[in-house]
Amino acid sequence: MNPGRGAGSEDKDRKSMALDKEEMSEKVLAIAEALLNEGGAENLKARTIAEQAGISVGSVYNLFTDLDEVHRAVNMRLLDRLGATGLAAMADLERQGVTDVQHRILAMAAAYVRFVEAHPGSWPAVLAFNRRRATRPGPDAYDALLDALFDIVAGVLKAGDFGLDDKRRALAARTLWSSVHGIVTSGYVANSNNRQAEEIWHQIELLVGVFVKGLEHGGAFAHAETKSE
Amino acid sequence: MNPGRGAGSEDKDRKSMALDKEEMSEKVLAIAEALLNEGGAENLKARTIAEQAGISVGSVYNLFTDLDEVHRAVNMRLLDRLGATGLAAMADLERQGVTDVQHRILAMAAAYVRFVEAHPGSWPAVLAFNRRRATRPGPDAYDALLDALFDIVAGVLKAGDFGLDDKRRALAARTLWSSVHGIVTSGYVANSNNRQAEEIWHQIELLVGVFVKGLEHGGAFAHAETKSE
DNA sequence: GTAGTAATTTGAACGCTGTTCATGAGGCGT
DNA sequence: ACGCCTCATGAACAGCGTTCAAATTACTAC
Repeated sequence: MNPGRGAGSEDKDRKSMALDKEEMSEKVLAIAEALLNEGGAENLKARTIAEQAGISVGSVYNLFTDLDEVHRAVNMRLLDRLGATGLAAMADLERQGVTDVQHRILAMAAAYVRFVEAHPGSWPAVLAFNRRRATRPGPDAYDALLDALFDIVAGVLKAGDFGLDDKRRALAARTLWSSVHGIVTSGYVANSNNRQAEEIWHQIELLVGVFVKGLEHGGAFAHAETKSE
Repeated sequence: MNPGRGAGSEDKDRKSMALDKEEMSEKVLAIAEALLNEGGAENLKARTIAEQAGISVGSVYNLFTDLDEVHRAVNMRLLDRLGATGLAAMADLERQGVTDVQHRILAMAAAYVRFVEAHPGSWPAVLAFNRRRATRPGPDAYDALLDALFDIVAGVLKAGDFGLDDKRRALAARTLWSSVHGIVTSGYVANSNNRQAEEIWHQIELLVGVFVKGLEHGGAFAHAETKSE
């Protein structure tokens, strides 16, 4: 009734056994991430993975149903690590007693920028993905990871004393983070990376500064009325 | 000395000739745009284009060197049309005597959102593109079209009387537009399109409101000082 | 008209891709 | 020792972008 070689096969430490199924999956994902980083999505080839992992093409399809699933799994790892990086940055500032909202959000954005720069090939692949999923329409683990990022920003905004209820603060967090995201991606689709990093950071500083100032002055509630002042 | 059928071949109106080279190129681009809209970048196949255009595969490669070039040309057309749409929207407001900056920027963003919604398949393809061009590192026609969009926003910002020099106003325009872009794309990578449009618009309203309020209160100059007030 | 010539269209062919599946090898319980 | 079930294997298939020798067409010169 036990599926597979069920009973006495939990000894992995003994000798130099072949890799466990899960270990091999992680190895495949590590290789896939490296391939994506080097050459983008079009560099993720089944045969290359198989060769570098020391297995056959068919075995890759035994571990994952699709190359799409491999790509999605790599993206999940990236998003997960990005969230951890952001949380770590926030914890660092907390430890240093920094409570200023603008400062903390800039640090969060800086963590994001650094992360994107550290994954020049695979991050565009993360963004270009997503489109096709015939599975279910509902939110999945993918969205959960993105929401985790939003929640971190929302937590920072909560410290600032703007007159925001929970719903509106969440909206502001999504808005702010999507904007940072847009700045970073718009900046990196373009030219060389030389002067680009500086431009991106100037834009982020401007955005965050204006955003915080705007929230302080109640700009979040003004819809289309300029003469309210 | 005349290349090809050089001399007497400028009569196109006579009879029902086959399509001119340029006409055929435009037909191919129209087909390509439709294919991209229906199935994204991976739906742009040389054989499909050839079949729908009534020519052979080889002829497609006579008109364009690559499928990449076809894709890039389609993107150019889209960006060009988007710019024209934005300019038209601004002209409409001008004709109505609307000078309010916030109002005009919201109209600009609305034009952008409508345009993206009108091209659900090809717009992600525009964004996911760009990466590979072994040509030259310098800015090309692609960037020129993007800059034209930034210039429109900068023109709107010029009407508002914030204390911004040209350089800083251009930065603000790029920042604002990249943010709108980020909101739109972040919104459309996710779930269904049902409630999504509403969320996107709420975010844009919040962003623009906060941005204008922030500019009015000099948030563009504050770097990390909260107690300036 | 006819021959010659250059341009251009063509589609078969090449190499590559993701994916499948009959085959075979290998560990397990009995 | 035997059967059994599981999993790894890589040849095979369909489809892709791209090329290029050959065929077709369009035009000039006579």
